[in-house]
Amino acid sequence: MGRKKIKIQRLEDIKARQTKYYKRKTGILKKAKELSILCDVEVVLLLSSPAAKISFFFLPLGGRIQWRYVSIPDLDLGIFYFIISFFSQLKLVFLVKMLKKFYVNSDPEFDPLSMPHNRNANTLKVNGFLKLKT
Amino acid sequence: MGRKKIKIQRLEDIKARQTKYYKRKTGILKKAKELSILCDVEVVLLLSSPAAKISFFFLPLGGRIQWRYVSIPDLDLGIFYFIISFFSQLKLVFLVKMLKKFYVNSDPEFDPLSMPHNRNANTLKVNGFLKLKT
DNA sequence: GATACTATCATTAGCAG
DNA sequence: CCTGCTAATGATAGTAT
Repeated sequence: MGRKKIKIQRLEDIKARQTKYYKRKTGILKKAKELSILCDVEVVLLLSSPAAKISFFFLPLGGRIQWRYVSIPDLDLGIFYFIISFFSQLKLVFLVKMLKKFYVNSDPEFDPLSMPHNRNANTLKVNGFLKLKT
Repeated sequence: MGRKKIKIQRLEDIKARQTKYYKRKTGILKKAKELSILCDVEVVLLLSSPAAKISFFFLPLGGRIQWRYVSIPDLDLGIFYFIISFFSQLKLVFLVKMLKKFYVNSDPEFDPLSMPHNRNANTLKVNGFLKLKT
């Protein structure tokens, strides 16, 4: 698919990994959207990036995502989660532990409890929400 | 990418949707695997199928998935979930409500509590696990 | 950290089984 | 429900910015 055929193996050069990541992320997102539309299928794609940042892609949202923030003793305090009415039969729930011990929120405006109002994003970039405590 | 250019819109014919789904699912899975390997990135891909069945794809598993079954009052009883050590900073937790009220397990051998032993599948087909009560 | 260009390789539309 | 074939469209490697 390019000037040369490449071998599918980990790219050792960091910049090369990043660059390839951006390109292929675009490609796979397009594929996911097309699959979703053509086949009337729900797709959830979660990607980490080579820079250890996090991007979540939910397709198609269609207003089905609900955000909640709760405390669940069994699983540690401070759980930020998404509830997606995924498929008609199942509730699929995504939980993201905030791991407050290790992370601080880098965005002073960030408020998990306010997230329920954010209904329109079909790409949630978690990048920047969390930063490692130093 | 085929004999003709197609418009990206919902295919009305069910069989056409299914057929296209199988082909493109294969393609996007390959893309996901390649992205994962090339860029040293973790990818989670969740797909429903046009037949309303469920396929979960976790890439790369690498033994990081843990299965657990718990009861969480806040979220209803009977939660089957996967804990994935996703990214180095976050714990990403997937919860699948079993919705016991509406579903029975169609597989007499199915035991959520025994799932922790199943570590090797990199494709979990939930198809068949659940069936609507009639 | 992300995008643009284009030769080249990869995926897949249509059809069949 | 899923796979194989092949012409034709689509994604992207290498490079630069």
